[in-house]
Amino acid sequence: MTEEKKIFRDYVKSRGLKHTAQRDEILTYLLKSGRHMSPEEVFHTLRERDPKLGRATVFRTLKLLEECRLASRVTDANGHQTYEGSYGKPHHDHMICVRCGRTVEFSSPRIESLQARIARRKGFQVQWHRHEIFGRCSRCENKI
Amino acid sequence: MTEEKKIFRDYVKSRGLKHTAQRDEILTYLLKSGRHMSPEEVFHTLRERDPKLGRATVFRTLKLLEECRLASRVTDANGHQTYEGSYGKPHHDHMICVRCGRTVEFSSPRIESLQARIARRKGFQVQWHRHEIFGRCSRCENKI
DNA sequence: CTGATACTGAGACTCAGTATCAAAAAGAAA
DNA sequence: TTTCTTTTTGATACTGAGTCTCAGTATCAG
Ligand SMILES: [Zn+2]
Ligand SMILES: [Zn+2]
Ligand SMILES: [Zn+2]
Ligand SMILES: [Zn+2]
Repeated sequence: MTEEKKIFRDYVKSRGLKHTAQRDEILTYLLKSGRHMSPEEVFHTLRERDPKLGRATVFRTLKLLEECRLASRVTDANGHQTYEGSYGKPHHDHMICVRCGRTVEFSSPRIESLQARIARRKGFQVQWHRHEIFGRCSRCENKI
Repeated sequence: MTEEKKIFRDYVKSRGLKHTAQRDEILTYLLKSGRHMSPEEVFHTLRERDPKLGRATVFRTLKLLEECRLASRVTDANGHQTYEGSYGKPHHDHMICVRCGRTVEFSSPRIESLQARIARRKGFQVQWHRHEIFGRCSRCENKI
């Protein structure tokens, strides 16, 4: 069992929740894919294997994975939610190609600290942030 | 006629579009309010005066205002779209209170230039960005 | 004025996400 | 293993934002 699965089981237990086959499937799929995926994409893929899987379960589970820091949420170019496995990954933000949808991750300690300073100065207690840059990736630069 | 209205008329004309009473009402309301407003809020308020106003017209017009830089779009804490009049306002980003919804504007030339540099380094052509910080504003710091 | 064209609004539709709730599964305890 | 409580599931209906369509209407250049 991977580290992530163990963390998930522990988290679930510690909150008095239950571990289920569906939750396991969803986590497994998210980890394996390594990409950003919409709940809808997860739902459709896994439903092929398990035709009884419910849409709501997928949404609920992804939210749960977010709570225990195994997944993180990114808003795509159309304003829709997307999840990526985030265990062991340090914080990062995204550049998102408006043509092909590809995301490029970036992280900048300097931006992060400027951000924190600005918030502090305005008396704002930061809970989370979203820093997304939209445009064209290098591959799509000259395409229609 | 305000500067903004003139710009709008010119833009509309230059694109071979037409100026209409509805578009004028919507722009007027956005300018007057000075806040961030959801399309739905604009729709409901203006519909009281003009019960025949259509929801689609509001969405279409706000999009048009965005195109000609008279309005800009901000995603709120729930992922919904919001517009603010932006003529003559330099670029800025937002800190959004998750409790009361209040937004505090900030701008940081240093963050902007770091951002641009990162994008350049990754061969990314920036079209726009979204930098939103969520948390509690100073007034809501100690409330439930 | 007139005609070409863009615009409007009613309403149907789409799509992401949520609420409900009875039936099923988990897991603790015996 | 069996029982019992609690959580989870999934079918389904629903919500709410936003889009599409299209027939009727308004705009504006000529
Ligand atoms: Zn960041
Ligand atoms: Zn691309
Ligand atoms: Zn900015
Ligand atoms: Zn507040």
